[in-house]
Amino acid sequence: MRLTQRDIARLARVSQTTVSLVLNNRTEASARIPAETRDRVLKVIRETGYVADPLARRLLQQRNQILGVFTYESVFPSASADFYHPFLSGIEESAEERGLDLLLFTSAPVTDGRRRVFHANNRLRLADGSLLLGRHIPTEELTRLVAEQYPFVSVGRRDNPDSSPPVPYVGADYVSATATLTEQAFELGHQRVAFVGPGEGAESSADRLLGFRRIAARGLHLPPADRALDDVLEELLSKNVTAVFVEDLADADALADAARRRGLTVPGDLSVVALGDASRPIPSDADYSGFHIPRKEMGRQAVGLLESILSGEPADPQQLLPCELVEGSTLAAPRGL
Amino acid sequence: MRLTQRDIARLARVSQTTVSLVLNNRTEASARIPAETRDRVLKVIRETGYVADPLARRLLQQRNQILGVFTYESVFPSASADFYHPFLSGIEESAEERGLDLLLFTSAPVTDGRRRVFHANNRLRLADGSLLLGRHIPTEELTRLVAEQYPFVSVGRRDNPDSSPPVPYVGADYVSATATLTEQAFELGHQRVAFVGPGEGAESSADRLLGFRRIAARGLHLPPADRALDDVLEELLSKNVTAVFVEDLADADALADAARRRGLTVPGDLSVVALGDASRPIPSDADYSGFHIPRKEMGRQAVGLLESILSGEPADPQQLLPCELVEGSTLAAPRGL
DNA sequence: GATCGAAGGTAATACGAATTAGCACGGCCA
DNA sequence: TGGCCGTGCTAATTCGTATTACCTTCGATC
Repeated sequence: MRLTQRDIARLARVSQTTVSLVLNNRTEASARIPAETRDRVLKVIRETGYVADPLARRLLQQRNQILGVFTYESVFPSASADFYHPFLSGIEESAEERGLDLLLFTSAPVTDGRRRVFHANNRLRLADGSLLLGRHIPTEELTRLVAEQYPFVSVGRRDNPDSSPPVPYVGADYVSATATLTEQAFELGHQRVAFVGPGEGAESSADRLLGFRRIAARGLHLPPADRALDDVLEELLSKNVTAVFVEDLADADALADAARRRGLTVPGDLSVVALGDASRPIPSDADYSGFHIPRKEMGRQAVGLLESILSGEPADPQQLLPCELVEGSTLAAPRGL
Repeated sequence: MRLTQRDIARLARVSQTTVSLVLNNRTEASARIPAETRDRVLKVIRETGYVADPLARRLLQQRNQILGVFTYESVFPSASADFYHPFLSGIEESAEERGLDLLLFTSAPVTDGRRRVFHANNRLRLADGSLLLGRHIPTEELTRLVAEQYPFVSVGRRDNPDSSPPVPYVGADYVSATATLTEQAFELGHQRVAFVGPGEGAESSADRLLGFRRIAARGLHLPPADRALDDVLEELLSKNVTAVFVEDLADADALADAARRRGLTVPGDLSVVALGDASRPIPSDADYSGFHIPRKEMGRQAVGLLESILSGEPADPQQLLPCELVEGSTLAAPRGL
């Protein structure tokens, strides 16, 4: 049988109110408990090992010291484990420092291949506020979250739904990072460059293409999803591309590997730039030129932003963190020069 | 402003009770709501997007559909990320299938270098029950959990505190796995074998040594913690050891590497057997003989056992899963044969 | 024409803690 | 000897939902 404050009160021969007052160290004028009574209550509490039911507290108070974590993909999948891990690592670190627990919404049902926040029995309110992770978050979910004024922060930039208040996020500045690398390629003498990646769908994909186009307005764009990377390579070579920018490091690695199997050298014949980290484990651990996503820091800052929102402190609700550029060894001047 | 059942009731011109009955699909004789009224209520619910506050429900009900996860080390540390991940992956999978959320107790304060479940404001009761992870769990914590009848399951075998009911766990059968491998070594002709690992402290360490001693009663035992692995290698060689069993794959790798640097071959001059997976990332990915810990399965089964306990179904509270033996290429007959 | 039962609800209460309002008592001052 | 204040508490209420116990109306039955 669970102990309640009433039980403690009975044992200490005081009222439930007194137990609550002692427990919360209320020493104001309105609640004067002499040391003797206080000690008696504390003694019973110690002896019984009583702890207040955190849920009953929340019913009356505002905060529960729980942050929700909602991932639009599995949190601990084997495949993308390495990719998601740093985000969670940052979130956990920050939560630990702030004395917050994390609630992973693993119960959200999967419909049409995606998880959904909103379903018949959504449990968002168990947490004070939530962090949202995932490549893509459906607009209607974002709209509704904003409309209901649920406190949340997205890890990763999100497009703003029309005519709604800004969606709070902590993202990475893919546009600048990609533009910088593209510029470097031109400065090295590359003339024909290509972008391999979806370039749309998720904001992160669109942003990279945007950064690429900002410098290489008429560079080639090849979405990789619908074809084998060998075919992609084929097309790159037939169009005399000398530097290719690949969204996913795993694809970059596969592409470089395909090139080498055809007797080409990287970066001699083809420079390969990785615009981010590997979404799946890759065999080699070559030192690719490109950038890293500040994943851990994004997690940390997202917790910070959510806390600001929850505590009502003013804070910029949309933050972009710089990506860490990696010099690497796969971007160099094209052979002809 | 949050919507409550009272608000819905007002809008649908019924009582709060009726809203609750409709919401919970109560169709028994004791609660007959005609379709007309039901529809009216459901319409309002749909239009307003109302969802019941999960916390208020729990106050009355027994279950909350939340499982706690308490790790005695960080959950997402960079260092042991790869080691813990599979456990969590299994836990998540199983929780998802069962419609449970996971609460990570990241708020537990660290005292004397360890996290503790029990502290002034312990939040265990937020969850229906909890899973405990970690190399070592202090006996007093286990004793108290059992004493308070808190529903929990340990991932990993735990020694039973004296005169207490059995500690529920899902562990791995390190004893058998280690014994089997030791036996294999003897059958291959090894005469002088050694065990490298603490062999005590954590149950997992003790079990491995136990399995080793079961076959090699007088084999050498070298705790690695207090010395460099080069020293350990030195001693192994001076005692003509031809097969070494290492608790941690990371140590096994380091040891094999040290051996090679001295011009020895593995397994020619020294067989190296890894009794488990790497607790930290290792540079090479050599194909070590030994076994894998069924980490993911342990996570899955732990959730299953906890569910059984929570629902009152009978189940063996102490379960050992077999380890997956790996033939590998680092255990072979000693050179002399 | 009183009784009964079913239909269609609702009022009241419980869950566990926090908060608000206020009560009883004693001492001090006028 | 009455009023006032400070001390040391406690009764009552609140949060949002689920449940239990009951109430009213109406038609059928005896």
